[in-house]
Amino acid sequence: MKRRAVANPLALAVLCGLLLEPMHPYEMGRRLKETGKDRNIKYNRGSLYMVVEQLGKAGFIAEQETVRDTARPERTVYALTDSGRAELYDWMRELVARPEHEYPRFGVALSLLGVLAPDEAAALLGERLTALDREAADIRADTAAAKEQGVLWVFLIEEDYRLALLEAEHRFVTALIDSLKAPEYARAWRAVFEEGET
Amino acid sequence: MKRRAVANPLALAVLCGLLLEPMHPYEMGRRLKETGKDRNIKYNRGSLYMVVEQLGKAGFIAEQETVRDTARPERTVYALTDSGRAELYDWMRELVARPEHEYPRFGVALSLLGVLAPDEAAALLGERLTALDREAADIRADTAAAKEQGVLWVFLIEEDYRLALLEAEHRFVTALIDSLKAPEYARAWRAVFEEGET
DNA sequence: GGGGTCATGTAATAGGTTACATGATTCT
DNA sequence: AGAATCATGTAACCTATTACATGACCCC
Repeated sequence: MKRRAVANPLALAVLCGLLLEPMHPYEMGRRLKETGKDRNIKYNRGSLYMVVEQLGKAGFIAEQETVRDTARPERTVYALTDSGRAELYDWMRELVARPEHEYPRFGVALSLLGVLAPDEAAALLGERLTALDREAADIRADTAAAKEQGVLWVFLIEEDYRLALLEAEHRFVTALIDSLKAPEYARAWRAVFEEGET
Repeated sequence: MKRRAVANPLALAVLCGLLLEPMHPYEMGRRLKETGKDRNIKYNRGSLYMVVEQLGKAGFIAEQETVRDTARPERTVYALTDSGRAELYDWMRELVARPEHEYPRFGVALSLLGVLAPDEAAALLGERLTALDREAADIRADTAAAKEQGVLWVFLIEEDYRLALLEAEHRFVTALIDSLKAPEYARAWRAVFEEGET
């Protein structure tokens, strides 16, 4: 199966934006930040111009006109092509229906947790718990505020998802701390990692 | 706060590997795959040689000797330096104690879910559920097998973590499907996305 | 003894991030 | 008026991934 011509998620956001109406790159970026989608789609201007160029080459979007507003730099307005629209839907379908293997940072930490002494690991995980709490509180506050403003729930599910993951991680870490504190583990750990050292 | 000289998680795995004993890059890679750590730390040979070079430049590891085994290509054996050991612990501590903002693929999908018609979205999410089940089953089978072989639980927690996330996502998706099926949503969606089109 | 694949690296390319540049607008 | 910030893009630099290369061993 051949890869997508443009793989960066930011490109998907661009296609999605252009579904509504043609616009110039900077405007896409502005909306991304404005609607908070940049919390779930990594955004930076450099990459944006890059993917716009790539999308152009792939024929998914096309320059529509070049406006010179006097004053501002010349802005090129892009529009979605038919094949771009097709790509958008195809990509979305894949993203929704098929989980992809990912590499969360915490998974890395856990893979190598063995190198830390049990009590230190437990303490650090304690710190993580409070950080997780803070994050969750932030998300709850943000979405509550947005709901008050009348934003539809569909436009907030990403944050609900984040919350669900956060809560799951919280439970997991809590349990893990307990396991680490079991004295048999401390003994086993010392046996493995401090063989000749003490 | 200045970034780490080498940021790729693969580098952390290298430092960790060299903590046990000096070795040459290919060997590090072999062990990574062998111990299954490559499920949580993205591995490919090109990147490996890259990070080894970077780690060398940063002074975290040093060439120890160059063995010519006749036959095989010349292999360079690396060893951890003191500053490398320090970096390893510092990095691990940060990784464990501080959650980082991440961009899971499914979050992207959810951010843009609105573009899909409600019933199609629900159907696709149904597909995802079965995929999630399959993944979870695989992980359970793998860890059960490993435990039988006598692997310590600490070396399997990454997979437990994955499972926890997978289960949380499963619950989330299940609930989401229900919400999408509510007829008010279908009506609202059509109002927004098909204004003049029908 | 020719066709895989193991072991080991290097080099070419593509992708993404940071830094730089510049005119307009707004704040104090 | 000078400082900060917005609006907009380009270019330089790093990082990561793919492709290429090569000699051994292993299998029928």
